[in-house]
Amino acid sequence: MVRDDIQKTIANALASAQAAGRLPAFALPAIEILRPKQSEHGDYSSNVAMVAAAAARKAAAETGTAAIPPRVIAQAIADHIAADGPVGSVEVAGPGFINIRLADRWLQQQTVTIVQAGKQFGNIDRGRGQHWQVEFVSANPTGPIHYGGARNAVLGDAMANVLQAADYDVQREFYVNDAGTQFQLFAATLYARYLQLCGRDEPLPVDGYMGEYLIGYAQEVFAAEGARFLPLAREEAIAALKPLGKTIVLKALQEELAMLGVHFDRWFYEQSLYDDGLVDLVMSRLRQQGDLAERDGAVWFLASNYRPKEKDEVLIRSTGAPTYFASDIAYHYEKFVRRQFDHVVNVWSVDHQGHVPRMASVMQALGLDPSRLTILLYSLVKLIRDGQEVKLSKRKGALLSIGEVVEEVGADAVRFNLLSRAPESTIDFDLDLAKRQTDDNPVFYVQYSHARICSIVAKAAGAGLVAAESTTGDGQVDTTLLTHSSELDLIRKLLELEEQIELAVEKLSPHNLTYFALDLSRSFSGFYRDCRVVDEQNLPLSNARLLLCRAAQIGLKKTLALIGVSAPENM
RNA sequence: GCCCCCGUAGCUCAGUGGAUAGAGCACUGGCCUCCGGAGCCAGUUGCACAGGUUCGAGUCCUGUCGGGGGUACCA
Repeated sequence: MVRDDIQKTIANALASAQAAGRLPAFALPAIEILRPKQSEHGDYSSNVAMVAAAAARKAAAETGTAAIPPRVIAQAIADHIAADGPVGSVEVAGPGFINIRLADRWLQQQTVTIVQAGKQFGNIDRGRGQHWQVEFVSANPTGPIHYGGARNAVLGDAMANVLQAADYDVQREFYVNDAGTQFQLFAATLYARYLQLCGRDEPLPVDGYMGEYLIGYAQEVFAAEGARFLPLAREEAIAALKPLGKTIVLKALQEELAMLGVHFDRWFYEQSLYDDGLVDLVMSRLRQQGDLAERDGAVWFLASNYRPKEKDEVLIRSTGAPTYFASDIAYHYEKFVRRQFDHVVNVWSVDHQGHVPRMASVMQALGLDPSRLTILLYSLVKLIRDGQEVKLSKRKGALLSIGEVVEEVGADAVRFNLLSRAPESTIDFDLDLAKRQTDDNPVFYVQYSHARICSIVAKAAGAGLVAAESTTGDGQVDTTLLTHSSELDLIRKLLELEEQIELAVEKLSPHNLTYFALDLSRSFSGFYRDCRVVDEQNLPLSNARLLLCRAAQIGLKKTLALIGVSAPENM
């Protein structure tokens, strides 16, 4: 990464300035590299001199020598930086910033590097192949996912994309809660709908799922199995319906998520934790460790053993039925001990926040480093329609599902919109606005830019005026002709992609990439405005500019791919 | 009550402790002999409040006010 090279350059310069006697020997501070907001301050900037000055001032006070001003330190370091490779020029400015500008020649050459990298462009090696899991959505398998779940889906999916681009070996997992109360209720409701379908007068369970989609599910059951559940006793029938119902609902979930472009590597069943004895295994382990206690006829996990302020939690109800939390402990044991993930990211909505600190206790109880588990919390999406908040309740059937919203607004707009906010920020999503202003949505601006680049590339190739794809990037194109500030700015912007990916990984949020996509599109617009690409009077320049178009195309497509938005060639 | 998150432009939101705080939408005024006008250029308006830490605070700490969430033998 360019920034890392700049950092090394400055570290080396500081060391040589000390070796040359220009600066006294003081402990090397951490070298921070900043991106200045003003372009007059260069491409990269370091505050190392100001930090070092503070340290040197303390040392000077102790030894009674004179303090060195930050600007003097900065100048000494700057004098030991050679304009070479990416470094074009160095200057000291303001209170003691060292500002570095990238070399035009080096920037020009990057167009070739980008085109050669192709789909790999922007990738970084931060993860070094670490085995990571992103577990997300994990909605109850009881019907369509309400719209809030779309934020979970796109967040987890984009995060997995970004991690893969940063050289993490990522598995996407959906945890299917097929062992709990809600799934039992679902099956009971399905049974009632099935009976109704068969002409019986059967009420829906009191807390059952009222949505009419269950009628459709019952019809599917009947179509496949006929009336064979009718003679069975109620409990027997519900148990027999569970696997069928699960198949139907999971298929529906997959189809709905596919509408958003979200796919999973694995669907993990909660029930399997019981079937494989993992729940029993962790329960006996916790019991041996003294982490369990019986109170009021229930079995509790003593989270307070690990975190004094933490509340204890019920694992086995007084009815004898285990809670969700019991299998959740087994699940994390399975993830870390059995499957040996280096790191797991769970994407949860903020209403599960109370559960977060308890998971840290669980990790400790299992003898695992809690820092290997990250809970990515996102705030709720408030839907607005006709100026009113749309209230959702899955059980009552008053549901606006992901599928319905995607049909209404479009997958690309939904993804871009939901991904352009930081996870902790609540989103007011106005459906009417999103529909009415479809053409003004930022996502279309970005896609339009991409389509326009494709159009130019096609026109150039079709006209036969400029070098074909096969001859670009192998030294036949004179990139030094790219001297216009709009050309160089576009290259600069493209080169930011690596840093944007790193930032998204560090923050575990890809929202910066939506802003980068807009930035990049804007940079291309500037280039498009100022620099004509196809010009038969000047083939060498046309060749160079076409190469830059290809680089921009690659960069924009890659950015869109990371956030899961399509990059159309025409619109 | 206690815990977590948020408070930045008219609206919706960005903003790794750095130098002159940004974008989209909305609004106003310009730009079609020229590779896609779903575009381009220009203009207007802002860090909830009060202390503190720091060479430097929208960003960190404390408090106040306002909004959301959590605080179940639900998941």
